[in-house]
Amino acid sequence: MEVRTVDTRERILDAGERLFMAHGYEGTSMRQITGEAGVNLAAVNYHFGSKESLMQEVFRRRLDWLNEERMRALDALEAEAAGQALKPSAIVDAFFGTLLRMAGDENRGGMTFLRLLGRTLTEPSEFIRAFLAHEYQAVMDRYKEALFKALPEVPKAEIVWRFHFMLGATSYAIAGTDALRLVTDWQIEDEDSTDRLDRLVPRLMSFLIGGLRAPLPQF
Amino acid sequence: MEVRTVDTRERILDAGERLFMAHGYEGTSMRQITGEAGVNLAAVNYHFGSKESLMQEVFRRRLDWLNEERMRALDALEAEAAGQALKPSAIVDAFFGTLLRMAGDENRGGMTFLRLLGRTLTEPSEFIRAFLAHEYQAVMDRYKEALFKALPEVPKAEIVWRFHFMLGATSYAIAGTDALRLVTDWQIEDEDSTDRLDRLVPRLMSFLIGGLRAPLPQF
DNA sequence: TTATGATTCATACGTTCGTTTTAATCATAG
DNA sequence: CTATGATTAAAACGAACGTATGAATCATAA
Repeated sequence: MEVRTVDTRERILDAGERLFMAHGYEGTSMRQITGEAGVNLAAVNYHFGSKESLMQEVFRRRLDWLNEERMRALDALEAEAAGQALKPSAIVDAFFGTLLRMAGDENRGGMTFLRLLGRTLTEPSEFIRAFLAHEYQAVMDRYKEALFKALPEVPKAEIVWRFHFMLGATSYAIAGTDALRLVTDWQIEDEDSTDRLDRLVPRLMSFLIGGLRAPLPQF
Repeated sequence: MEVRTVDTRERILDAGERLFMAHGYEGTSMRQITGEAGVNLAAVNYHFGSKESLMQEVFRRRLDWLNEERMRALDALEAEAAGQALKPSAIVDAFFGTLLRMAGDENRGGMTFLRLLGRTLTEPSEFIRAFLAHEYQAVMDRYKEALFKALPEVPKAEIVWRFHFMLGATSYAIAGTDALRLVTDWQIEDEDSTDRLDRLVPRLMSFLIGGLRAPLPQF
């Protein structure tokens, strides 16, 4: 209720977000979190109940808004189209562009949350995947349907696979500011980090749409 | 030297590979590994020295062969081309196709190792990324150069980014037999798992090449 | 057969983990 | 001011962690 409470909760969420991003769920201890947040060790269990619940709350805080925004973006597209078929690239932008534009919004977690999300999607922890699957269910179904309608000549199974591939490329693009050193050891040109982010969006979009619209494989 | 030793080492590597894949590095304990392998708890430290060294050996066992195979594939392409420019799709197949075809080879880790690899590339553990970066350095440089030559009209920075995107899409495609449930709750058609794997390769290849050859973004 | 080095085994070490408990402190309503 | 409920604090819990130790067991060479 009081100011202190909100502060403590928020400080824990911020520290958890940053540390889970940097070291993973299993690799981050309660003592690290409370230490970085500057709160007592017991505070996490008092405010969130458990480490697992904290992790879920870290995600919920950001995903609720993100997925609502994605729904609104699709609403807007469909209203604008007035019954006409949507452009696949517009759907891709509504889903992935909305996500990527979060990176520039520090109030919504910025790059830190995006990297956490990217890493978590491949992480093995069962409860996290179950939680994310549940959180994503509705928005996923909606976007799948939109792509089915936008690409009526493409088999649905292909669309689902390509959606999956797009998720992977995007996760890497976000999570892997470090993993990129696997591919390149030189800092790409002289781009600073905001430059890099501004350019990442169109770069990734071109790639995603190129993949989505690629000729179908013949088996 | 003796039969028992080789058996024990191999059993530990197999168990470690499977468990690291299923629960991650931090999420897997020495007792789980030795339990599943049916060996004594002390065996890991005796044969490998530490948990970290075991993890490295799990990867080295598979990556050494994979990256040599990738080098051979590129050698063959360049010999065949006899100085002519390589087709980008052939390079992509040499790199990613060679990887994906490991999935069908149980003697080389099969799906288990591929899923472990896919997950680890986004994992945060510092020592793993440092190790993988070192293991991959040479083959990465070689393939980058090949793509630069095959796509002389594309800026090098774009190629590096798109290589990165391709890595992400592939990792997900592999790691995410489970994560796929995020996208779809129905089993795709009636494909069994071998069918799914056979079809995954051309599906992913179409996507990757579509993305690689997509029109360049205009900033 | 015996000696030797490699391997396996049971066990314990010291640490760190997530969580719980109980008391102190705080802010606010009556 | 005092009572009350919420929050913070310090300390401890048992469990699980990775690792180390020293004795038992094994295979092999002399």
